Amino acid sequence: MSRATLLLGAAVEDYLKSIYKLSLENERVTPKMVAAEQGVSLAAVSKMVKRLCEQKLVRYDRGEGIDLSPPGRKVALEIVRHHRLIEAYLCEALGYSWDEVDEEAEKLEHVISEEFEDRIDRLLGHPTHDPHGAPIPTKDGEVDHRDHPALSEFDSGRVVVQRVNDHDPAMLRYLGDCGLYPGVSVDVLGEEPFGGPIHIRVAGEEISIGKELATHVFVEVAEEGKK
Amino acid sequence: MSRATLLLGAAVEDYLKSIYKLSLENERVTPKMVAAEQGVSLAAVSKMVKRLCEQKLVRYDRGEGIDLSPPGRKVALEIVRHHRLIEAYLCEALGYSWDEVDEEAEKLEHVISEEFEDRIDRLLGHPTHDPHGAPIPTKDGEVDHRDHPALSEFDSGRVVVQRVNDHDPAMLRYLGDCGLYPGVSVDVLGEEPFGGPIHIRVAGEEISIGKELATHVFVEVAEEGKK
DNA sequence: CGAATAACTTAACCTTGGTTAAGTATAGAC
DNA sequence: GTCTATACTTAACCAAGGTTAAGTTATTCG
Repeated sequence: MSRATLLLGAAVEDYLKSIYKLSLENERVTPKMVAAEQGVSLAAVSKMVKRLCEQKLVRYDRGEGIDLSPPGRKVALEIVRHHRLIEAYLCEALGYSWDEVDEEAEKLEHVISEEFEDRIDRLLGHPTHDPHGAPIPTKDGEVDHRDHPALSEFDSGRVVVQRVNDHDPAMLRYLGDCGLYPGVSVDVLGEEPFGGPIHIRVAGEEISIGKELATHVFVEVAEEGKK
Repeated sequence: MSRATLLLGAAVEDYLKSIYKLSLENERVTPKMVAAEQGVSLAAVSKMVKRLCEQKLVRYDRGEGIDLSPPGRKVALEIVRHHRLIEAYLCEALGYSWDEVDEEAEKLEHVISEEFEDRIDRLLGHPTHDPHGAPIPTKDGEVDHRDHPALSEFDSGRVVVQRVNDHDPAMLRYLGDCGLYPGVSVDVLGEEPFGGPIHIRVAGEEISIGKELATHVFVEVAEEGKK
């Protein structure tokens, strides 16, 4: 069984991963979205989706969109688990900064063995989240599905950063400069009108960040009790 | 430049690596040897060799055999460096045993970035040899080329294990049981006639190992001076 | 309703890396 | 010197994964 999944090409794994990700953000996943996500032509997606259907990894209907089948979802989650574990490992064990890990993990995720997966998992103490705050699926395919509101939706109060968008290294570097890491408390002080910047306090420092940037930072209202 | 090498498929890298390895053990590298090493048909090698010639990565002449060009050699050594660094890393940092590392390194060697290579190299303190005693090429393609005589060629005296053959995990486990790791001193006590076993002392224990096995353990005469 | 546009599919083609089967070269035996 | 086994090459094919170009569906606009 794990035999079969190992024979899947890296491309197949990437498609399934993209479909999984897109299905979290949209309730209909279209070929066009997959093409954009994967950076390939629509024709390539069309052909691949047909193959994935034949292998029963997805179901597809022009009305319904593309849906992962249970086995397809399992593969996707396995790859996501690899990806996020590797990201965590690269940061913690090899001193990578959080804007460098995605690219490396993108390649490693397809080739590591279960042995490798287990060893880094154990070494890290079974981490639950990657360096950007994304949940790491468990080996049996469970994953914490809460999604948090964006920082851009708050105009006052104290929140705690839960996750940041991880796909633009430059943005990650900037967020790092701002100290906006998962787990960090942020006081939202106010916001300028007409899409203006949001004023926040992070680690005692008052800074302003663009509304657009704030849509990429996901937070949770801070628990009461600590100043 | 590193651009170009990154675009090489994993298969191309594997062929170059095989040709490199074979060129150390034979002064003529034939398509047949490459086919055996890579586990593919002779036809596949024929075709690939033609392509490698077009890309100026090897030269080929039926009389001369296959030879790496300077750029081909550079790619080969880069992959060998990756392979051996990864093996060392897996042992030292992730607790792999030396019989497990080859398989994992075989896949990782093609996908790691220069960043990854540099980080593990630094973390290990710029190791010069992999866990089996094979030399790790430097970044600029230099490699320690001494080859050591096999243990099977000795029938008395004290030697130090330098390197062991790394391709059979079961043999590696057995060698591990015998304590025959690189760096270990061995007293050769004698050998039975007609290809019989060799009697040795390792770490105080007297054991006998088959002649065949002894051809896979490469040693150096021990320096005088320490009992 | 019909036409324009966006989304998708199909077809024809490319490259990489493999296969088997059939043909050619070459070296050694006689 | 020819015969034959071994080594090698070529040809025809396959599958994965991509491309562009040319249809086809569907939706939306007027």
